[in-house]
Amino acid sequence: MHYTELIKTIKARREVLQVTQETVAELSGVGLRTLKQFESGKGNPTLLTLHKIADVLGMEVSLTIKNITTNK
Amino acid sequence: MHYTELIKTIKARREVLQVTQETVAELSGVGLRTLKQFESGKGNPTLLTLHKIADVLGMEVSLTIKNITTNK
DNA sequence: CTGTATAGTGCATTATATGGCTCTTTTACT
DNA sequence: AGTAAAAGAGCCATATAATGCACTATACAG
Repeated sequence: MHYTELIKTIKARREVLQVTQETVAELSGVGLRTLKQFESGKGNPTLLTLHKIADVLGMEVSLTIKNITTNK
Repeated sequence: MHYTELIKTIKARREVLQVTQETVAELSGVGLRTLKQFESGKGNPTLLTLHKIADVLGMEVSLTIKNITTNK
């Protein structure tokens, strides 16, 4: 999953759940500024930050093995 | 995926591939110190750092929706 | 057009991740 | 046991993530 995809995923998920950045910030304990920065593609969040955000959105960060047979 | 699981996953993957931290550090461009810190559970890597590490191990960072029906 | 809610940005400060160097500890092999 | 490779840890300088505040931009309802 590319960086931009991660962002899109988060944004999309947030929109599906109909919650504002402000709400996510409050619920997750992540600063609103940080969340805004991340969603607007400006940031490089730490794993902890990403985790907190994903968490309140009912998502989780995971590591998966890339498909080798990726026929580019 | 919990933080400790992420670490375990990385370590396990690295061991399966039989590569040392040093090699991963060199190939990924991540500092050896940083990698050591992460694998020993001391760090809180940025998404970019995690991505670089996962990349050389043939893995990728992704966001997945938590299973709601998690019957705890 | 006007107000309101939500999202994005500039600036400054603080906290912390990164990474090199060196040393210690652990692991693995003969 | 002895040795070497690999992993972990302390010290420390630098880069940058996190955060608040204030302001701007955008979208939308009335």
